[in-house]
This record gives sequence, C-alpha cells and structure tokens, in this order.
Amino acid sequence: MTKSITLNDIAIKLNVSKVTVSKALRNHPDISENRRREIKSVASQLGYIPNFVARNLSSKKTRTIGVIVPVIANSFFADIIESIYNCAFKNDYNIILAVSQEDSEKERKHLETMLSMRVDGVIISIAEHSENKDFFNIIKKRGIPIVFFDRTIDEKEFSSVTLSNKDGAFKAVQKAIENGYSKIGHIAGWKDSNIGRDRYRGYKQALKKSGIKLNSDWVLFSGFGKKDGYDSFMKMHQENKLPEILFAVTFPVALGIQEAAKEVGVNIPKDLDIICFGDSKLNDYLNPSISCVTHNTTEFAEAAFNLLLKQINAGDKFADEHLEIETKLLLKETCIKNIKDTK
Amino acid sequence: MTKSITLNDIAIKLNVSKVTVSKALRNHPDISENRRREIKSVASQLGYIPNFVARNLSSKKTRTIGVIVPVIANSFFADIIESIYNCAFKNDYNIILAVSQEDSEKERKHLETMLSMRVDGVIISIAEHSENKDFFNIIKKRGIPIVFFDRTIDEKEFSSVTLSNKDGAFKAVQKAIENGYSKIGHIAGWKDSNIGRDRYRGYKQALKKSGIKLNSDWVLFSGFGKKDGYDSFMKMHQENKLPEILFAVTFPVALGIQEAAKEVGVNIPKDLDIICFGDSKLNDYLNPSISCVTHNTTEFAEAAFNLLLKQINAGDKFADEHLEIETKLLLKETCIKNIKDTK
DNA sequence: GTGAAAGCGCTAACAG
DNA sequence: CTGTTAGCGCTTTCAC
Repeated sequence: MTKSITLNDIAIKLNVSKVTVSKALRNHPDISENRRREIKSVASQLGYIPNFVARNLSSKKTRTIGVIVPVIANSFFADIIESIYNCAFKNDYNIILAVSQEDSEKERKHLETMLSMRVDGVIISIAEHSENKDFFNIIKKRGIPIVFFDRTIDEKEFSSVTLSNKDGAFKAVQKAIENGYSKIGHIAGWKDSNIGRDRYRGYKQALKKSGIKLNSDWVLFSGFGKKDGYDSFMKMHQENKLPEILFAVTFPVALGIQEAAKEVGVNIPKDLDIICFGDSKLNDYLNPSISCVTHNTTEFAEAAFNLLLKQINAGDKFADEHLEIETKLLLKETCIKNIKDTK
Repeated sequence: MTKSITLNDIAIKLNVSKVTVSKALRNHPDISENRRREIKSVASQLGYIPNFVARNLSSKKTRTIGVIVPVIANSFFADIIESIYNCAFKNDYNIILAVSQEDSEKERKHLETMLSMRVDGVIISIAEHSENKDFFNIIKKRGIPIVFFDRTIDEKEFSSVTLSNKDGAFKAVQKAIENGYSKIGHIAGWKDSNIGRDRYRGYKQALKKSGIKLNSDWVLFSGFGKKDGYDSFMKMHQENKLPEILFAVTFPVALGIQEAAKEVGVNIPKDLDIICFGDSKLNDYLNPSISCVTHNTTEFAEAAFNLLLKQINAGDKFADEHLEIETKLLLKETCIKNIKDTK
C-alpha cells in the first residue's frame, strides 16, 4: 500500500516551494513554461494524483454538481442523466447523482448531503409531491445555484428549464380533434405539479378552442408512472366512463393504460385510442406505437446544464431564467381515427 | 447570501469547545446524553450543515463510492445503478457516477478523478476494450478497494461479481438443442472480454455435449450493443450463412438482430429463431418477445455493493472474492421449434 | 467527560 | 516569476 504522494513531495524533489508546484500543475500563468514542464514531468513520473478534497476545502469550489431525479430506470430520466453527464464531462465537472424515488423526505436528505459535499450547483427534477420549498430557499440563500428541470416548483425566483408543456398538450389534443374525436379524456398528473397542471391546461385550451365541453367523467388526476395509468384506466373502465380517446400526461402513464386495456380486452386504438406527452425508446416496439409529444433530450439537458453553469459563473449577480424547450407532435400508430374511417 | 455556520459557531454559542460539538454531532460516546441533546438542538436551530469536504480531509474517509459503467441509457445498467444506489443510500454512502461510453481513455480519466476525490471504493463494469489494467493495479496499491461487476478484468487479484456466464449460455444453447435445433449460431462478444469469452465457452460446451460440430460460419465476434447485433446479422444474411437459430451474447445484440431481420424480411422466429443472454424491460413489448437468460438485478447489485463494503471495512487484510450470480432461462416467444412443429 | 494542540493537503493573498 | 504566511472546517490524538 503505497503512500500517496503530495505537492510537497514534488516540491522537495525539485527544490521549489509547494506553491510553485501547485501553480504549475494548475497552469497558472505565474509559472514559466520551462518550470511547468519540469514540474509536470516529475509529477507524472511520481504518479502524483491531486487531492481534490484538500483542494476543494481551500478553494471553496468543487467542480461538482448534484443531480437529483425522481427515478432513473426510466428512459426519459436515464437519457437526460446521460446527456447532462456528457455536458459535465466536457466542462470538466463531476456529478453526484441522487434518486429521490418520488419521496419528498429522501429528496430533502439528498439536498442536504449535496450541500454538505459543497457542490457548486444543483440540477433537480422534483418528486411528485415535494415539500421542500423552504429548503430550496435555504439553498438559494447560501448562494448555491439551483436549476429545476422538467418538474419545477412554482416560485419564480428559481431558474428552470421545462418542456413546452401547455403547448405540447394543446397540439396533441388538437390533433385528436382534427382526427375527428370529440370525446377526449385526460389521464392527468397531479395538479400541484407544473407538468400535471400545464398539460391539463393545454388539454382544456384545445377543447375550448374547438368548442368542446370538458366532461369531467373523462378526466382523472394521479401520478406520472405506469401504475397510475393502469389504475386510472381500470377505474374509468369499471365505471364505464371511457371516452373515444385518452390523452395521457406521460409516456409511462400511456403504457399503463395500454397494459390495462389489453388485460380487459379493450383494443387500442380501435375501441379506445390514445396519445400522450413524452416519448420513450420503448415506443417503437409497442403495438401499436403511441403517437406522442416529443422533445430533443440533448437540447433539454444542455439547456439545464448551461443555465446552471452560467449561474455558477455569475455568482450573486445572476438573474433567474426560465427556459422552455420546444416540443413536437410525433404521429405513430395511435390517434388515427380518420385514417381508420377512410379505410 | 447567508454565511454558512460552522462547528465553531455552535461551540461559541454554547460555551463549549468545537471538539465537543463535533463529537456530540457524531454521537461519539465521549459526550453525555444531555450535552448531546443540547448541542444537537442548537445545531439544528442554527441550520448547521456539516462540511463534508473538511470532514473528509481530516478523517481521510469520504463515505463516497465511485461507480463506473460503460453506458447508462440501457435497461441493464440503469437498473443496476438504481439498485446499487439504493444499497448505498441504506448504508449512508454517496455515489459518484461516471460513464465510460465504452471508451478506455475516458474510463481512465474517471478513475483518476475518483482517486482524486478520495472515494472509499470503486465499483466498475469495464469498457469493451479497456486498457487500464495497470491503472487498476495502481488503485489497488493505494489501498482503494475495487470491485468489478459483470464486465471484469481477468486478473484474479481483483474482487468481482459476475453472472454465471458460461452456465447461462450453456443452458440457453442446450434448450435450443432440446427444441430440435442443430444449426445453432452465436453472435458473440469480443473474446478478450470475460462476458464474451465465457458465454462463448458455454455455447461451445453445449454443442459439444450433444455432439454437434461447431460451424464457424455461424459464429461472429463483435461488441455488446444493438448495432453490433444488427451488423452481424446483416453480414451473415448477405453471405447467406444464417443458421436455424442465433444465440446472442446480450439483449441489445438480440434486439439488433431482430431489427435487421425485420428489415430484410427474415421472420423471427419462423425463418430464424433467436435466444439471448440478458433480459430487458423492453422484452415484454417485443413481438416476438425473446427467450433469454435472466438474473436478479437486486441480488447482483447488492452482491457487488456488499462485497465492496466488506472490503472497505476490512482494510488491508481483505482477500479477494469472486462471486457468481445465478442465472435462469426464461422462455418467451422465441426458441420454440418444437412448439411450431407440433402445431 | 472535556478541550487544547496539531494537522489533513491544498490554495489565496500578498510580498519580494 | 517565486515563495511565505495563513488558513479552509473538521477530526484526531492526548492530556487534564
């Protein structure tokens, strides 16, 4: 077990001070080209590995950002994490990952840990029912930049990057109307979550624009997971309140609907059509694949990361920003009434 | 921007030394029940958040482990990460995540970063062509425990947790034989990777046991991703060298085969049957779903984490261990020749 | 039980 | 350009 070598070891060997070594290794302009080369060569020859813990303590920067997501084994978040991860790597930042598992308390704990680890910033997509509003304020007061993505809190004093939730939902529902549907239901997300609320708004707006009255029998509010879609469908089905088409608040919800429908022999899209907000790698393997509102993951992740970076670099004099990433309607094998009709 | 409060602030407020506060907060037996309660109450009232950077520097422990995987947006690794993540959380460890993207150099960089961050240990699944053998030795010499999982290096002086690769492959191929196939091909992984090599061994052994001669026309070596499966199938197809059934080294490879087959009008499982090592959430949505060798993700992740933990706690006097996680054959809608025959 | 002293390895600020 | 001084906030002896 070799003792790990320090700045001092290099300094002694070269008969310079450890400050000089430190500067040389960090390419500080103070040090001459020659010295630097010399020092670096000795460092690598000795197998020097800087101690970031010490560096971070003294510099009060960690070049580490915390990323908190509600789930990870989910194509949407896995993809985003991978993208954020790439951005971080390119910019020489490290990532501490945490998963809240939709649990507000765990989320809180992770945030505390990240503060303790002195991350330079946090990117977070909050849990379904996050109750950490006050804690986000504490973080802010400490001067730690925080960027909310996808699932945000409502306070406008926090930077956020979201999808164009309302607009995307609007486009989806409008397409359903265009395709001849008028009995349009919505398996919606919790209204206290921005994505639930805004997609619901888009849904309502599209109906309104076409003069269709909202039938509350066809609207159910719950979570964003597969099970929520499954349960909601089953409820509507049992109560015999199925519309012609359901607009699902997320892809997993649509997946749950599809699974439930299959189970009780409701054919999609013949007996019940669906469309949803959000795509997945899985979609192309579904039968039928689901027409959906989609987005560019890389663009989304980069926006969040760059916003955080900007905020980190700006320090106090940063004004919060709220970015919205454009969404597109992607037509696949559902939401196709006209097509069926003309066959 | 509030100044962050330190041990000292609490100490002053209570007129004790910061050592006492430090001990109380860490439940050190030195401190009396009363004092501890008092101190903790003041700490929380002041909104004290410990500075792990300082703590880590002085204690030389970080309660952080590094996890390196080749990819993340892949059901196998996403699931494992989530499971490892859960273990870590339960045991009060933090995770630094890194993705090598199958790139040996990135892998190396990540390892260095983790050493610099002074992680207490590393769990890694190496890149397809990792050339960091010497670096793993450096890590070991530094006394940093490292556990390889799934994709390991061959050196026996490193702890590892793998699936029962040879045995699983054997079972899969034997099932193909049982079902009446004799022309059995293998889209194999690189032979220099343990999973490629061992699954290939299982394949050969199953053939041998039944007295079937291996036909090298039907065996192709490449990587572990979807594209590799796609390309391999295309090659065999163009050269008109397709067997009756292909055993794919991983699920993504099988997926690639399926996609390619569809493209050129080869029906699976009628014209060409398949079976593979490894399952995926996606599998149930495939048509046909693929019979495969599967495992228990939680068991796998826990084994890796616990082994690392054991190693961390044991310090120098730890002897390397090599665990193998049992695999099972899961029959779905492929590898069904007999079923077809008897129809 | 409590605390004073020493230092983890590094960097910031300043002086030469 | 180079080096000295002084910590960063905490834990670890070890003495009381």
